[in-house]
Formats: sequence, C-alpha cells, structure tokens
Amino acid sequence: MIKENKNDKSTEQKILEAAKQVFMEKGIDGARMQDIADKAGINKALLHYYFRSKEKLFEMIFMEEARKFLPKVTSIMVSELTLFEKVEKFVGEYIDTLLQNPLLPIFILNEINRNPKEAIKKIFGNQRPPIDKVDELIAKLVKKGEIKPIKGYELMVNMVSLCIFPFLARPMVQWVTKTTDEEFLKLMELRKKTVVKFVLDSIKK
Amino acid sequence: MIKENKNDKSTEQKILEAAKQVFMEKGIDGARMQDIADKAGINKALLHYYFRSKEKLFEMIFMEEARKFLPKVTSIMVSELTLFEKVEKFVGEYIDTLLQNPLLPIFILNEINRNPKEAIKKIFGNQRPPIDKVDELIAKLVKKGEIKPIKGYELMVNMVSLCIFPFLARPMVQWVTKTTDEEFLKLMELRKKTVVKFVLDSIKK
DNA sequence: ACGCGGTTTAACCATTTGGTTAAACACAAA
DNA sequence: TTTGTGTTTAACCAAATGGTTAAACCGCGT
Repeated sequence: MIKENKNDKSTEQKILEAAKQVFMEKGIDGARMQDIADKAGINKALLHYYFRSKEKLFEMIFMEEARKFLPKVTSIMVSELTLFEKVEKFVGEYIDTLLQNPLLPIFILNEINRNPKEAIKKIFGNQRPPIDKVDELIAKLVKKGEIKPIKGYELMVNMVSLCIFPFLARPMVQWVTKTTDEEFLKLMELRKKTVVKFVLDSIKK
Repeated sequence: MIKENKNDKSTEQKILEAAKQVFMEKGIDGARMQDIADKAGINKALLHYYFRSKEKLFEMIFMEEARKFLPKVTSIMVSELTLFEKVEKFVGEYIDTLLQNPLLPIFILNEINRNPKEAIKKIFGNQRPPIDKVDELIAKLVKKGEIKPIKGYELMVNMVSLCIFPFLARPMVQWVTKTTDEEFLKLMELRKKTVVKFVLDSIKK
C-alpha cells in the first residue's frame, strides 16, 4: 500500500510546493536542488528519489502552472455573454488568478523565452485562441454602431497586457507609487474595475 | 599608449556586444563566460583580463541597458506638449526603442526580480517619475471637460504595459497571430498608432 | 517477528564553471 | 633593439552542483 502520510502533507506535495516556490523566485537556472530539498524539509537523496532530475521536476511544475497562465479565454470568448460582459469577466478572472499567483507571469514568460516551441505547446496544446470569433463579434458590434473597429488580436493583447504587466514590473510599480505589498494588492484589486473601464471606454462609441 | 585597434572594433567593444547578446538571451544565470568569449572571438583568459568577473561584466551591461528601459518619461511629461501629444510621443518613442532592443524588457524585468533594490536604483537613480505632474495635468483637462478622470500612475502603467508586453510575450503573440519575425515587427510598427488611439479613445470625453 | 517502502546519513562522483597562472608571442612605440 | 601592452595557449584550480550509492533506520501492515 502507499504510505499516505504521517504528517499532514504527502512528501511529494511538499516537494512540489517547495520546487514551485524556488523555481518561481530564481528561475530554472538560478534554482538549486539543495534549496528545494531544504524548503521541502527533506534531503537531496529523497528529492531525487521522487523526481529523477531537475529538468523533470521543472517540467512538472511548469505543466502545472502553464494551465493557469492561459485563462479560460476560449470558454469566455465563445460564451453567450455580450462583448462588454466578456471583457469584464476576462479581466476580473485573470487578475484574480494573478493575485493568487503573482510570480506566474515572469515564470512563464522566461520559459517561453528559453524554450518557445515546447513551452507554447504546453500552454496552448495545439489550439490557438479563437481570435476569429472575436473578430466576428467585433464586426457585428461595429456594424450596429456600438463600438469602434479594432482587430480582435489587438483587443486581446491589450487586455492581457493591462492585466499582466503590473505583476511583471511589480517592484518598479511599488517603488514608483510608494506602496507596500498590501497596498499593491489593493491597487490590483481596484484595477479589476479600472482596466475594464479603460478598455470599454476605448472601444465604445 | 592605448593600443586602439588593429581590427575595426576594439576588443572591449566586441566583448560588450557579445556579453549583451548572451546575457539578454540566457539571463545572468544561464549565461556562460565561455559563450561570451566565443561570441566575441577571443578566449576566456582575455575576457577576464578585460572584465574581472561575470558579475562586473553583467553590471556593465545592465547599466548600459537600464537607461534605455526608462524612456525620457520625465522630459516628455514635463514638456510643453498637450497630453494627447505627450501620449503620442511617449508611445512612439518607446516602441521605437523596443523595436531596436526587443529583448530589453525581459532582461530588465528579470534583474528587477532578482535584485529589486539595486536594479531600481540603477534605472531610476533616485528620481521617481513625475506622476504628480501627470495628475495635475489630468486634473486640468478633466476640469475643462476634455477627458475622463484617471489616476496619473494608472495612465502611465497602462501606456507602458501596452508598449512592452507584446515584446515580452513575443513568441506567444507570433504563434497566436501566425506571424513571421518580419511581420511581427510590422505589427509593432503599426502598434505605435493603435496604442495611441486605444489610450486616447479611452480617456477622451 | 518480519518485511517493505519511505527516509536519513554521508560519502562519493563527474562535470561544469568561474577564475587564475605562466609562458610565449605579436607588434607598435620609444 | 628594447619595452610594454594586447593576445593566445594551455594547463590548472577550487568550488558548486546535479546526481548516485549503500548502509542503516523507522514505522506500519501483515
């Protein structure tokens, strides 16, 4: 039988959590297996007993995090909501995700930079986001005179940019705005509304 | 006397260029001194003859690049232009800078993440961008009924986000939009206009 | 009591890597 | 010619690091 655990968390779980932290903070090249073992409260031998190599361990973590990075774009964009509602839902859910995973963006973008082909495959599978659908949706609303024309991909890129960037540049943003960690998070909380407003004000006619 | 050069570029220059490339692509942890020496067309001994350590070399490169990262925000924002002109100039010049230094954002953000205090000092000196001035400027225009209210820092963050993010996520953007390198650069060229429009449409009344 | 899988200890290994050193060389200026 | 600086060659070093191994330990279920 599998020895479930004498402690609260299983060892595997402790390792994964430690690895996630270390990889997110230092990147794969800066991370040390010893640090991960320490943070997990075990030793290097056991660490390798669970995950044969650094690469494999990183792989696991990346797979786990990759899914979070791509929000339910597709499901939201293909839903029956109006465009305005979609923007609101998209931004809200995305910033919520980032509030719970502040280091996710730099982690993912670094891996995309290091290993674009593989990383992108892991994030998207082989399904490109449905920008055509977005284009169609926009076209309709333009015809109805409700919004100004804008390319679908551009609307998407802009939304994502506005959501993610502050987290990427967090230390800079905090320095410029003289905010504490707590205040920064509050700002991002507010930002859920202001970004939606910013985007909608921009495209509304 | 200093032996100026038998070749076209001085050895120091060749090293700096090689180091820049390697550090930008691999990050400080992923970079190998040997790679830098190879790319510069010299050997490791000479590399260390010029720059005592990896840290020192990285320092040099970072200093050089840090200045580019912060566009002439201050000078533009304090200038006599109208807000609209400022936005246009800011975005235009920033994207131009990025077109010539596509890896600059990920390079700088990684260092900010690794070493926030020092990195920020090197980028900003001790001068925070004049967001107060921006707030004042906005307040005036709001009173005149020309624009909707928005916090100065938020306008700035939004502009910077929209400019930088596509370069950070370049492989993703290219995959989603099915564009070649050349086409991507053209998109960014166009983006100079569309971002300005996006921002101005958002704040104009 | 036994056996087995998780776990520790601790030594060990091979490789990579940043960095050093010393000798020889090339070449231009003095 | 001499001298000094830039440059190469090539060996070398020490530390860090990913990874392995073997022995012993511990606790649980049978």
